[in-house]
Amino acid sequence: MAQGAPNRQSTLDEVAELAGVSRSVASRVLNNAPHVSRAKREAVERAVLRLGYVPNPTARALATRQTGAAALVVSGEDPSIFADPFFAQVIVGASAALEEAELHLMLCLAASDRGRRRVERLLRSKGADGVMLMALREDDPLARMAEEAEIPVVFGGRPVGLDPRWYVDVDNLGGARAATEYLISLGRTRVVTICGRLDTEVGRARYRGYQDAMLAAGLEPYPPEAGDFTESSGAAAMAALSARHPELDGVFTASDNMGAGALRTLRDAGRRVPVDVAVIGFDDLAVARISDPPLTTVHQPVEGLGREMARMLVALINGQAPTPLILPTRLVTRASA
Amino acid sequence: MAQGAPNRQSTLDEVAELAGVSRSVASRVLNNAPHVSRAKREAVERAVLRLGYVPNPTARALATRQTGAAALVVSGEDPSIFADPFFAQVIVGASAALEEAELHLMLCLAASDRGRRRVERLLRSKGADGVMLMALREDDPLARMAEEAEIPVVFGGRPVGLDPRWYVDVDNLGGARAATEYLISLGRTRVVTICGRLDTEVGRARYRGYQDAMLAAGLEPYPPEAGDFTESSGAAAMAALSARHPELDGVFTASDNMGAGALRTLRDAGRRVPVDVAVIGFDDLAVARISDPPLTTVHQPVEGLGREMARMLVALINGQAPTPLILPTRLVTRASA
DNA sequence: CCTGAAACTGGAAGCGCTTCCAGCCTTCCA
DNA sequence: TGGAAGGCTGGAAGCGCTTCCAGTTTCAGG
Repeated sequence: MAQGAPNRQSTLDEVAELAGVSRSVASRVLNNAPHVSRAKREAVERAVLRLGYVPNPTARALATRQTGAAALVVSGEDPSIFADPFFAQVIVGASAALEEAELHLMLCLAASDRGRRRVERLLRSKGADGVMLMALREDDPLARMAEEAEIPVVFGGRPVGLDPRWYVDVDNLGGARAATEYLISLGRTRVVTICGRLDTEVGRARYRGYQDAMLAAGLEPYPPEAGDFTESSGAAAMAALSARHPELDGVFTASDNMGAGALRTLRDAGRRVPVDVAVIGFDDLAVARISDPPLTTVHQPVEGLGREMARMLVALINGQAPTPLILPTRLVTRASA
Repeated sequence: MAQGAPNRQSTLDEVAELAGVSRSVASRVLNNAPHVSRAKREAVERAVLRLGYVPNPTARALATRQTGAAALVVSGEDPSIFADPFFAQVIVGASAALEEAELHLMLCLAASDRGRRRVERLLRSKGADGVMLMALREDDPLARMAEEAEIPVVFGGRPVGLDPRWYVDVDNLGGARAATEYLISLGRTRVVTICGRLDTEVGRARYRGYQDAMLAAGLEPYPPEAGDFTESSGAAAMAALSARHPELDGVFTASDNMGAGALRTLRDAGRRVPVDVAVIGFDDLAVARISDPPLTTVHQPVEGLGREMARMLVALINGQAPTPLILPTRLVTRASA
């Protein structure tokens, strides 16, 4: 028999009855609240064990007006943008931080219109205690919804044209500048860039960093050649750049995936890396270590991004007033530059 | 002014009052239930719009005993196992399928003991309408919990030593066999394998497939050299194998990451791929396309895995009785073999 | 032994929504 | 025109838990 396996969920009432106390006392015991005598506390604990009681989170949520969950919303046209390992790492960080606060993680991939409507519902119905919002593009309707939401919202990266109250970002500008400076310090003077989508703040900031470094060194920045952060877009952009600027001797790409694509194109064209062309990526994902040659890149604390977003959200939920955060990046030198 | 932004959430009672009907009628309208006259239905809809009313999901959950959420649980010692893009793709598939059923996705990374306890709680407290369980290792306590759970559980891949009632798996055995057969058909006779962890069913099945193909071709299978599916473990295993079996001319690796690692080791050792050694991976992740040379590999429908798990779960939640599913794999030939 | 404060206790009122059910009102046919 | 059938309606009873509050008990201090 042991602890009888109740086929029906037992309730707090049953626990209270078995323990010979009122429901209020039982509730207080479960919540570690004061004003319970030692004897009754133990009686309740025994009953809980005996019944295999587990509180019903929904009922608790209704009574406390706290759902016990936080949502991570990833916005974007193409759902497979999310398959990027980048997000997986963000999730790992966020998940760990939320676990510490005993919050569940809900994941919303707002790709379709339908998905976006669900997110709106979530925000307005308080279906979660707070929301982390990522990858907002220019004019993303989600941004407005978030501003109007009555629950805490933390942005991951700053959306273009908005200046959110709470966000965690990565020092994209500084990282891009450092990468470009490094290329220049290597003696490269004809440094181009494959930047990310210019309708994202990430894309813009990384291009600005490149510009800054070029100008500071007295070099003329090349116009942006944009990709969408994917390998194939990087390969295509590299081909275009090679055709347009055959003299180039350095490339800063705004993502490792694009960097890998660039490497592929250069290899296919018979240009040696780093001898003929030095290449630097951004992100420091696994692909940077695997590519041939391994990619010099700007490391960003991706897991840290998720963790800090979650922590900031938890702070907000607890009524504190955290300040925005910009996480540092750092150059990791490998063989490609 | 437009649709007044109520600073307090409006309730169904308020909607009913404004529409001049009872709460029951209002509820029926919101749920598209019958027995509501056209006039009242419209009155309620007007009131909803006017108040900007959004139903409270928690209250609804309590009343219907349905949470409106499904959980995806990923088990494993190391939380970063999850950073594998594999899971990201599973999530994309699952998310899409759940969206169709209007279910939210909860993500649980059960790495720590604490995480595992939370999952147990989730299962026992019916904190979700159903659960998808992935990456269970031998003797994973989660497996037992799942069997005892009173909510629908779908396994992603079959856990070692268990024969779950509902699961979606990939044809690992067939894929591995096809890969090995292909190497043999290329004239390779000294084919080794870098298999995955042998305490996972995936690892075992892929090794078995290799064995089958070797035996069927009258060749003696080499003993398993195990990695943990990561790039570095693949590199290490390749080094060990090269030392032990310098005669080898073909390698089947149980993951693309390990395949990439093997390529790296071979390159560093000056062995040409595919001339000296042909290499085949498994998974068909992005890395297989990016590696040099691009990796011939066994494609598995990762997103499909997530999608089908979610569909099966939805079917179970709806009281249907789906049958287990084994998704096909297919060889994708590239330059490495 | 009395008094007031402090510590407990349990009744009861919610949290916001669904759903059963009894009664009402149409509608339509004989 | 009467009456049965059936569509509508709203009252009320939950769903399982938290929490306020008033009442009771306990106990140190006088």
